[in-house]
Amino acid sequence: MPPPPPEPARDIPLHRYTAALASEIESRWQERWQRDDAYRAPNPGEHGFDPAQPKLFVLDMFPYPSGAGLHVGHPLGYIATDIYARYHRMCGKNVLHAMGFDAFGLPAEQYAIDTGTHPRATTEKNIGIFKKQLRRLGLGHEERRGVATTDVAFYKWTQWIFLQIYNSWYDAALNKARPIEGLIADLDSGTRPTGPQTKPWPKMDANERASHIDSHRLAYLADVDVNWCPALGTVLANEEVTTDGRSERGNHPVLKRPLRQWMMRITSYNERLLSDLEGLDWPEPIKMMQRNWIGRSEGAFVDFASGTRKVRVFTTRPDTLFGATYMVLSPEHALVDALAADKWGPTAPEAWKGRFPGAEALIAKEVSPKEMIAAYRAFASSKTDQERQADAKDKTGVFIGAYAVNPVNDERIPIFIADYVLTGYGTGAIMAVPAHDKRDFDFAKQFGLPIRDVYYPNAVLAMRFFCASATEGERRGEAWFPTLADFLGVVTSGDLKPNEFEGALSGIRAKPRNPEDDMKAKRAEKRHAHEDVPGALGQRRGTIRVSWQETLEGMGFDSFGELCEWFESKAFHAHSGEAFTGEGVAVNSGLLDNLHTHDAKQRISEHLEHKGLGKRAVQYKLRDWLFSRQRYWGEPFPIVYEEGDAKHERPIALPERLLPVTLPEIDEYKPVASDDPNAPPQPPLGRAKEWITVELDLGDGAKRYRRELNTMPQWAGSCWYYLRYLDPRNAESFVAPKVEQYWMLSEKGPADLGACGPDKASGSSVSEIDKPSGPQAPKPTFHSGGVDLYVGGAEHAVLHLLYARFWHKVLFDLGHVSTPEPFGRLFNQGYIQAPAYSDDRGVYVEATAVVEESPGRFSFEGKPVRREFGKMGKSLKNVTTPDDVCDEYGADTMRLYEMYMGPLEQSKPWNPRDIVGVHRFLQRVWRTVIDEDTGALRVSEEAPDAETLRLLSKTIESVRSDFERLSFNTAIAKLIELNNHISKSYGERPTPRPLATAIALMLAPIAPHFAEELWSRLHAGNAASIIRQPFPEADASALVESSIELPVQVQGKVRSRIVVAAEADEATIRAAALGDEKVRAFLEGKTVQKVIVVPGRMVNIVAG
RNA sequence: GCCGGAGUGGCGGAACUGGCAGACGCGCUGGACUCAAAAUCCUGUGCCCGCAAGGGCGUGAGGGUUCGACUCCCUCCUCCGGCACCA
Repeated sequence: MPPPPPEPARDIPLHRYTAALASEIESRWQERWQRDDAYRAPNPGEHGFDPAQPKLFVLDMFPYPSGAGLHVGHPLGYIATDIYARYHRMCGKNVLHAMGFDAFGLPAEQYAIDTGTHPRATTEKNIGIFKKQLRRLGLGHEERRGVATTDVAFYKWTQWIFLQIYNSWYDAALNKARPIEGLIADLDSGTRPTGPQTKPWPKMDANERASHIDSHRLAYLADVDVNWCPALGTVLANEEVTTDGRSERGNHPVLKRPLRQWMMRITSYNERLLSDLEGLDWPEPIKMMQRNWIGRSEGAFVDFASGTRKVRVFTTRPDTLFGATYMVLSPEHALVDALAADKWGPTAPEAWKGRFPGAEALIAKEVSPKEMIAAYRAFASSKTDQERQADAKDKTGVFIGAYAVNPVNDERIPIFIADYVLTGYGTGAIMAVPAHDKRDFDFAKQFGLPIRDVYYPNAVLAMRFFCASATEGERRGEAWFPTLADFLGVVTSGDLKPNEFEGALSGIRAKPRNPEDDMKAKRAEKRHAHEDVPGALGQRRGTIRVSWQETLEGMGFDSFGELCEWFESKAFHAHSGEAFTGEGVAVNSGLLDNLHTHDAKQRISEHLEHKGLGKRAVQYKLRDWLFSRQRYWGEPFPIVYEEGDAKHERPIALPERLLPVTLPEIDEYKPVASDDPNAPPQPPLGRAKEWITVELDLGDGAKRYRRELNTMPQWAGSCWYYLRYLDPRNAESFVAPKVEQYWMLSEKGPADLGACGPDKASGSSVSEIDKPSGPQAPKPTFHSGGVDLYVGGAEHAVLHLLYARFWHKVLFDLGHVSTPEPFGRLFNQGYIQAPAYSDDRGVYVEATAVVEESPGRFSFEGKPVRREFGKMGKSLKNVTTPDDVCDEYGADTMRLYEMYMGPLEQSKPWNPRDIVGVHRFLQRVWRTVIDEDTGALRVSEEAPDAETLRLLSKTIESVRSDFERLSFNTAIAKLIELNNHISKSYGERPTPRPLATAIALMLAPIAPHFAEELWSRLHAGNAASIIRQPFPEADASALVESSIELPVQVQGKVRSRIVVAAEADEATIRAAALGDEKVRAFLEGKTVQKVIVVPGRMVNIVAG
């Protein structure tokens, strides 16, 4: 960024609102606000707390304090929440708005590895830079609540929450988490049996009991496949692995490896995480992403017998069971070895024996099924996830020499293993229905397996009926369509849409008989594409785009009769080209025949359950959460192990009194890397020799224990930081219940939540405190309480927001918080994009040094460069920092510009050229109030004229509603309009005081320093801060107009305008419209058929 | 492939529930001030025809519903985001 241009001071009026003046005003007020603790929001019990005052909790997604500092993209959301918070403060609310730091994490640790600087030093330095930058923007955060996740006093409570989770289990009967003591009590008293597969509780020894308990905990150790990077010596999150299966840092190979890791049983909550989304005021796309991530699907388990064993499959389409022609297990399925035959039977086709690279050679060597299985497993596990995805169409697998019996028709079907069946989902086994599943279809084609239709599209069935009963005349004549449509009506219970039929017909489209026909069909399609469709369907069900004749031609038939002949000749195959996965009518399915998909599902489920062959089931994609990392810069686990036998070790939770477990100092931060990929991980904490063992008395005498050496992932702190804002200094608990209830519970529904005004702001939130908690609490209508407004980027749509919801629900179940959801209203701000320029080698060049030669042509150091738009960042060399903008225009202009760029939720390009617009606006407002030459006030005590007052009231109304909706760009536009009107109306004359004060007040949330300065000057320096002045109210009486102008349309086009009395009745308006000269000219020679009068809106005259 | 979101002047965008398309800003045009420039102020600015009055066309494309469609419905195209063999 070039230095700001020197102010050409000599010709500019002395008291103009310039960057220099802005800077002076801004630092002066920032100091003053800090001195006065201007944003203090008292907690219950604190000085100044008023129980009658409504509360508002506004939250930003707190940042990771990176070394690069802020760029202009970061504060977008912060400015928005600041405006919202300031506005509501002016509406008399007790507003909590704070900013903390998500300060654990990899960059500081990586920097430590490279330089030896302690991550805490780096982190604290960066936090200092961030705080300074944020303060410079005038963000009204309450300082005392701004916590960092790395503060020992903070992560003590992160560890405490971990213990709460660890010491809990999920009681499926009550559908909530309970303390683990409850489980032990149930087992002791015998009210809860251990389960059919397990030893009874009284017969277990101490070890067995402990592991039985451990297997119920919400935090548990398990052997799981993780992304393990031997070179870095750590497991990596999926986001830290590149698309080609290497580490993002260092580009080292990453492999899947089973390791004993901490897990969180988030899957216990899948149903609640899913259904509680309904009550949240969140953007629909985010809800959708969470739904997809949780991935609920309804279906059934079905048991297939194979020899003496049963293989259970999961399917969402039990209604296609009659079409199952083979079965597939995942390569790792537990039953594969037991089921596999010693040799392939004589009837096993060669093609089944193995299809994967290297299989042919093995077949030639006549290896046994078991050898082939081993080879296939080796092949499958060597594939990265990316390769699997790339090969999705090319299916591989091996026939294991065994058969299973389809329980509904006793058919013998072959069993395969294939890696397109995943171990971790469902039962890791499927019944394959190639006719109605794309993947099964691909597999069947490649292995030469039978494909049996058990569903036909509705149209096909209609065709069957038709072919069976239509007369020769109907086939050949014009009347074919109505008859077919009637059949369709029967088949589809009458609600088939025309387009569905069109689609259905194209679904059975025959392969063109020869290329020439295909061309003919295409030409026909083009020729007729825009013609309206005559005929029965057009009249009966609306109009469709392509005529039936064309549909026929498109399928390669000249007439309907020809289609019938073809259909009857059995050349037709529903799956000629692909699997039919849509809904339709069952065929070839015995008891399901002629049922529609929905009914068939119902019927088969009842049948299976009745016969004991299967049962309805629900599956989820959501997996338990891998919760440990081999890193230094994270929260240590409050967990120790007994010294000694490492194989059977069980974790021991530290009691609360031993918290916090502080991070030890170590001399080197690097994890211990290893060339042996099978070596156990050596987390950096292992270097703290003094720390890794500890002598403790946990109730059975002093003993030495080994500490857990893993640390928690970065998500841990962000799962609950918002709760610590409420009560940041509390040493007794993570948040005092009274305080938590005050800030998190909302008595009001969603409609009232954002509302602000004297009539709506009454009523107390504290009366709510006695509300019962627990899952039995009254069902939320829409708003489930929690944070009133949470603003952040959509990149956290699933991970952070899902993890935080999970922790919150656990805390809720255990009675530590009073709302089932943490964030009642969520808003996603867009990204700020910026042009980035690359030269002919594709290397990015410094964007600030690029010049625009001519529109659309850019050059850097004389050479042409290419422009694109991307997320602002170091790598694209297109960063602008807020400090640059503050230097050049001031923080208020910066705030105003970011809000004026466009809708908050939209991504938009950073365009510095536009900043002058809002800067000029502030200059004009300044001139409305202050004389640029003398610096004196230029306001008068005279009353504003009626028209200006009306505009003022209108502006107040819309600005208020715009603020509520976070529509700041339009709010600013209204304010510009108002100011333009004032300067036009009053010109050189001084501005009436009410207008000046109103505009200052309305600007206060957006441009706080600027508004405070005007406010102060308007009151000769004797005013209390504008921060808590009441926001202007619209004057209803000023809004009344005596006459209004209405547009008059003829045939829907505006032709004239009429002025009528505001309260004019319809007849008067009608007469005025018809009498209008211009209207009469347009009605010349026509008769008026209809006059539509929309009172207060417009008039439309229909004439013909 | 599946699921979302979005396409409006030269540019960013407005029109909130089907009722005056283009608010507001940038840019550009012309003018005032100035020796001149900058800054500031005023004027105009969707496209086409027209000296003008006026007219025609216009919200990604095509159709539909309606007295009336940026807004609702259908088909298609383009861009962005998410998921990706989840049975």
